[in-house]
Amino acid sequence: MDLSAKYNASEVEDKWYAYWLENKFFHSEPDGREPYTIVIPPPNVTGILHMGHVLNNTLNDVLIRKARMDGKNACWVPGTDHASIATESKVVAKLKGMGISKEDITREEFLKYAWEWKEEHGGIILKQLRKLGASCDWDRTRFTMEPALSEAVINTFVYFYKKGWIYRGVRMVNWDPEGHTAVSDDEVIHKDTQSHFYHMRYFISDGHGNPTDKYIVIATTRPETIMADSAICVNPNDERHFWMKGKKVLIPLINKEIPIIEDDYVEMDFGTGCLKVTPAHDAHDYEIGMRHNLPIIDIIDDHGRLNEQAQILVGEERFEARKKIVKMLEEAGNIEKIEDYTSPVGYSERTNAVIEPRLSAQWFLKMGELAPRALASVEDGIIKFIPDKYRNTYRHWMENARDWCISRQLWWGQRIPAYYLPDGQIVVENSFEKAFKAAQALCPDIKPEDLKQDEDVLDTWFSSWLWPISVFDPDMPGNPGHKPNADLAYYYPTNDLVTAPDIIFFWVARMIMAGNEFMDDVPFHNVYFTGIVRDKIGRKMSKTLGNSPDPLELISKYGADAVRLGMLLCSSAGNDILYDEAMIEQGRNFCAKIWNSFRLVKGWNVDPDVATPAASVVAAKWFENKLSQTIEVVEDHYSKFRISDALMTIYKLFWDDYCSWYLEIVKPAFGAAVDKATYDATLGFFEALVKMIHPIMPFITEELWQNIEERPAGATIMFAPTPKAGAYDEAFIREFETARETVVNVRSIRKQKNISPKEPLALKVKGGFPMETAPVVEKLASITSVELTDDFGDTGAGVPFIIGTVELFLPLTGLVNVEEEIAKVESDLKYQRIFLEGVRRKLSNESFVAHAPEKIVAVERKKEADALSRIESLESQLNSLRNNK
RNA sequence: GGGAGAUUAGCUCAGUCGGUUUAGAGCACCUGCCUUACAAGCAGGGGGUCAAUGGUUCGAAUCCGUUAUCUCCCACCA
Repeated sequence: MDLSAKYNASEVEDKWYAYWLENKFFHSEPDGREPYTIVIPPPNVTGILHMGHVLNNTLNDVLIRKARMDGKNACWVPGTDHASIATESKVVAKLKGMGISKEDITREEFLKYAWEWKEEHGGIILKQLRKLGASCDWDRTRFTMEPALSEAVINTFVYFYKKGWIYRGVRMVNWDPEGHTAVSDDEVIHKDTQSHFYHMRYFISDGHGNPTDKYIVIATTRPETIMADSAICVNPNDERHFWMKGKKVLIPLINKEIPIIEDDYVEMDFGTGCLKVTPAHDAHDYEIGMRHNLPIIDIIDDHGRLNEQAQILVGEERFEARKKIVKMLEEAGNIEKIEDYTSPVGYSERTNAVIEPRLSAQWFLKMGELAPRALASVEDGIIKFIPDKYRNTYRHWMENARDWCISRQLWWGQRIPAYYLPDGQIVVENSFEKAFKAAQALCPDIKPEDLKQDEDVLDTWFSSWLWPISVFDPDMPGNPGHKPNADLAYYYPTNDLVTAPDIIFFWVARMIMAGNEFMDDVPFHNVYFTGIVRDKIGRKMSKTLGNSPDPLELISKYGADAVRLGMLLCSSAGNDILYDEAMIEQGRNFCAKIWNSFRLVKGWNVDPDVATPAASVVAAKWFENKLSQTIEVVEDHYSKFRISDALMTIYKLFWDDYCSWYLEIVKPAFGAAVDKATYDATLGFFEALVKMIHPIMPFITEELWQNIEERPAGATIMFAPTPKAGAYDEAFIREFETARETVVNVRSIRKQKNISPKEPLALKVKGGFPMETAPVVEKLASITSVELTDDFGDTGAGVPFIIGTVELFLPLTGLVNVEEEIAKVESDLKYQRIFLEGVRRKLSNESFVAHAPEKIVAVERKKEADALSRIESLESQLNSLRNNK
């Protein structure tokens, strides 16, 4: 087969991906092998691929391909997440574009549009993942809102409800007035926001609802909420406010009388020391309200507008109302002053709307038993976090976990299976039929139309927390009548999870809870946290900044293998990645290097009559040892999830050891043929290397593997076993290292002295030089002969040098300035003497000799001996040079 | 405010149990080469008081204290 001079990535990638799919190489079924399982962190169903996905899925694919080659039954389950809020807001926006408002259509109509949208855009991201080379078992593709998985979610709700862990409660929630839903604490982002601190006068009432001339000053950032005030609160120890004890004040503008109360919560030195208590619109105020039995006056509606309760400015949007009420207060003489003020304000992660703390009826799942058990799974080491530092974060959160608000005021999602009887009683069942039956038991003459299902849907995480279970067996264990499932039994628990640290609580922690609860076992054993992909100067990637490259464009420009390698190059676990296109160029360059090296080897003429050159024998022996040694290192890196280290180790083995050294040694002269033994060894090494690279760069490696020799139909590198480390001779590897340094030294001397790399030179070496490697030095350094001698004697002009403790001499009569060499040797000598002094100082320190382990002292003694021998040798070289002046 | 982590070469990062002559890598940089696999390359080279400071120790990039700077998480002061 002809190999093009340049590697054509896109052609090769399409060809092999189609081949892999056609042969169902990604598909897994339970069998006798050990399973290795990963479930994909499901991307939003309508999302498109970004660099974060590339990083995450490349890592997943490396792990799964490695496991496959290690002989495990590898199964990577793909799928998508319905992402309630994100998807619903996209659909709402689309409808808006069509002139349709969500309020004007029914739930059923809306869902019809939403499903249409999902069909149209859903799964694009999964198609994109194929371009990246992801070896997902596509036959197992799941969607969190597909009927079976929705059923799992509903059953889970019923399960926990009947267990008594789900309850309905009125709570202060984070209301998103734009998304018209409550969002969890974790979905609120606090940002410092420039606003004003309004100092308002509240006049003391005379007891009959009329203002006196005395007043107190209250500072607030939210004057539009004064109508919802239930009290004014001061610190009981604040002397400034003793005079107003038991008095009442009037709310400005509406003249409503409210009491002055005392509570420790109020800080004396903040603001004016007086707090307006607005239980309906502030979480702390709510708690104060509960303590003091204050009425709750809710004046803001779902859309963030003032309602009738406000009495004034009814229907105004909250920020508009703020502007207007300030004006009204000013006119009424209630404003003392207005200060600029920067304070943290909560924003919705999804819609970026300012969060409105609001009381509302929500469904909650108790964390009381789930959280401690999930904490123990990690603390006891059953689940490992990589890097380990996230354990601290996790512990802190789990120890303070609050009950999980699982209801969302949306339509896109699993509708809560709670049904309300006209009298307010609630039945929870997984179908209307069952619910109606249950309702009849409570109220015998109820009609079907009187039973109303809860309008809310469940939090998306309430479905994704089941993911590692439900993708295998949507009929959740724990359900009455659940039957054992072969897939679940085989694949669960999964092995590793690769995800971003920002969803450690949303998703990771909750999957652990669900796993423990339903499977009595953790969902995975290792969690590898990636960093966030940022741009070159450390900014988060964002659409508005325009600093987020399109992965598909990069793939078409550089090839998927290059993109994969580029992303992995500087991604140690948990560290953010500063993305730079240069990394991907490096990936492309590596592809080219691999490609060209193969072209070289494949281009050789093999002659069975040619004897194996001595240098090639040494090279093959060395590389075989080096390969085994490196495989061991790589395996160790993988076992510790040090993927970028494993990658770099393989990269250097290929580029430096194989290409720059091994191939250069065995390369026949132009036009000459290569011997059979060397050719076979070279190709064998190449095959091992390509297999090592495959998990990282699947496409080019398949292409080359298929070209190494004729492969049977249906063969693939994907199932070729990972090369195993054999025994290796470390001493020989070190000896070869000496030869390598010798070559570098000779080349360096040539360069310094301006001697052509091809000018033949002789080399003298003393005892300790590994003569076995001499042919290598001769070939790579253009040395005519390596001569072993006890004494360089009167060698004439030349350059002496030392490698470790081996002395070498490169005679350069007539080619070198002896004076310069003398100066150089003198400076070396000086350095060695200072070094020796240092070592001796250490050794003459009795404390050191007494305390340090014998091994360390021995090392110091060897240093001393080596330095002495080097000094001796330098001195003799110096003499020799001086004699030849 | 509470907590966690970090600070090593121009950049991104390794550095395991405190000890192996002068602390490593990749990229970038400098010099010379278009040498029949590869200029997306080859060969050679330069570059770091390991944030500062004090301590423990025979010995500290590594352990402890303090300071500075940065990042993340949690809570948010009306």
